[in-house]
Amino acid sequence: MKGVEPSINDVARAAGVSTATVSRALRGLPNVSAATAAKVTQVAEQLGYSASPAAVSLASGATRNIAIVCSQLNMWFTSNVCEAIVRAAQDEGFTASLLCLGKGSLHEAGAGQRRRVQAAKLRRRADAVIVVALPLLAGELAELQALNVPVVFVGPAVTGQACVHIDEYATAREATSYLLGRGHTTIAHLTGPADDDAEEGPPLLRLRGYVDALAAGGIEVDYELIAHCDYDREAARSAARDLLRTRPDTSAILGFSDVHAAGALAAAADLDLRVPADIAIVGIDGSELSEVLALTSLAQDPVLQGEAAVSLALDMLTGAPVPEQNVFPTTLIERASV
Amino acid sequence: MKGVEPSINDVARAAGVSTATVSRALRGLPNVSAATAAKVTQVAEQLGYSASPAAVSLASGATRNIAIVCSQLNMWFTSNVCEAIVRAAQDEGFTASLLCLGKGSLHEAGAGQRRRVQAAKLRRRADAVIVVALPLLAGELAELQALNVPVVFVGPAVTGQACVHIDEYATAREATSYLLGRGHTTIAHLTGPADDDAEEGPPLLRLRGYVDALAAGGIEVDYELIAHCDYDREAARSAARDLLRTRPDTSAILGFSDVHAAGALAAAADLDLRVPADIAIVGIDGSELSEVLALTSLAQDPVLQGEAAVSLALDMLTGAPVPEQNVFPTTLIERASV
DNA sequence: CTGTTAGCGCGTTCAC
DNA sequence: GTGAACGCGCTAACAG
Repeated sequence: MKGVEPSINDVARAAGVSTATVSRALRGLPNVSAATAAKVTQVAEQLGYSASPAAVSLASGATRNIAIVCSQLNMWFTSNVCEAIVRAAQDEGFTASLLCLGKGSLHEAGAGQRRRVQAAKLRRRADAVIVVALPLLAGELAELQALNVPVVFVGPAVTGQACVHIDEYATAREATSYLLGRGHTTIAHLTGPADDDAEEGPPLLRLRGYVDALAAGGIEVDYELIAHCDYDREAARSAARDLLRTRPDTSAILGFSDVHAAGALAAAADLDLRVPADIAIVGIDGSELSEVLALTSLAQDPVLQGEAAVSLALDMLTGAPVPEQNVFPTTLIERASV
Repeated sequence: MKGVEPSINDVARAAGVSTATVSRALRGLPNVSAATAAKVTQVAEQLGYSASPAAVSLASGATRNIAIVCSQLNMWFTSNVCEAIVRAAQDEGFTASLLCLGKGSLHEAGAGQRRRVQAAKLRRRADAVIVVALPLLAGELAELQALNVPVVFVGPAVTGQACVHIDEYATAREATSYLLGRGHTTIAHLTGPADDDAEEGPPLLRLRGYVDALAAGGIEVDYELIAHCDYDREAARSAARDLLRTRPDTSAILGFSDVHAAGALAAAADLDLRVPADIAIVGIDGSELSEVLALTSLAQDPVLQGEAAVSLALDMLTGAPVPEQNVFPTTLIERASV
């Protein structure tokens, strides 16, 4: 009912000790007698006291907050990673704040490029930053580093930085090999968006895996079989339709993601092709979409990756050395699309 | 390169004015001459100054942060609403922090009940709280109110509180009427989870709409046609399968959500029923799932709702009176499942 | 229109 | 083991 929050002074007064002692006791510092510690804790609880985050932050310099920077929340990988981060942060006594830089909803005009990472929006607001599924633009890395806080990347890897990701190359290669093993020889690849800046982003890495798998199977790359589109089912559908019309001899498609694969599936339906009889389709992610559509996919675990990112960030916060490349496995899940 | 952030004092010194003037100038307060304002702004920019959020918060009492409380981020409605909130908050100069109280990932043991809303986790951390798609447990509303900040609910409505939602009753009624209009008379309803506490939650309201639509069509409710399950496709599939086995005369199913409808679709496939020939299925949400599965659905717009929630919260912050019930429309999208 | 003076609520030296 | 004093960086009164 009272509109005023009890401060550390109130606790100190009620407990008959100084504010310094309250501070020490409540934070479990060693130099407090068990008796006073108990007393203070009890009084604090009774008063419903909790330290003002702002005051703590101002005095200590730490925010106990982890900032998440992502593109859009309404994508399978991102939402799952973010949720895992939020939960892990909570469990560690951290809050989590979110920044969405993606192209934005259809309601917004333009819908052009995404917003840039702005250091000012992050400065003194977080003890660590986790960048989720966001290929960096030129200069953004520098800006993030200027924050002087641990930065962890989930998804697109950044060389020289703490990263959590799957083995893009190996995953695509395995998927392609799998299709080769099933007898396919004309395998198309509906690859991902050209990362604005990152030359070594997932699309390129997966493309290499695809190419090398073909090579290992004695098949030369046919660039007509490589289409390229954004993270959008309709775009993928359209791209796949074009591809299948240009090259009706295509017998299998490897999608960059399940979304791409779903688009390919729709394209096949558009062209009255039967899956997998006329055309086999494989995706990457192992998302719900792949379950729903019975899509064979190489599954990754976003929750594990989100948790790992938090763990890395907190370790870095303590100054502990952490491995830069934290690679998580993918597993082939066979469903009806092959 | 410098590890030290410039403070308001540095700016004041460099600009040859007092800190108070800097504060006023940078916040655009009226009582500053245009000349000094310009000077201060210029110096601040040059120094790369930005106010310490903690200090601002401590001195002003406001956090310029909006706390979002949700269950899980990896659900269509929630993730879209949250993203919209985050974006709208950003645009208004607010940060957004997130709390996930849902049952948690499969990695966590137990996976029992969700965590409770804890006021302590929110106290002095946000100027407003937006609760997204989270039916409240007993006592939680009181705890939220004790925060003394605006609280807005998106999804499940709370009487007497600022809410953003669709007309649950009318939506379900329209969906049911639509099926009636298509000649169906044995219409089942795969309804939602029993909200732990909220008697008047979406499941019950939609159920009423369903019942009343039947009544208006001269059809008596058949409780055998009402199944009940959680927000989970597999659970829905299983429930729908049971229902269809018990009542093979069922000619249509209204799902509580697209997820429920997707489960029903899978169940139909399990039983070798053809959709829509043998059984028609309608969902609610108009999510991507409904697109992918060609599910007829009553679509709602989570982005609009998230934006509205922020707008409401900020209005309440200024003390402006706001309407309590903010109802958004749903629109029927006809696809192949009917 | 501007500067001065106090706090905001804590953590953190130091002395004791 | 404990307390007094100071400072974190800023806003809010109040003077002028």
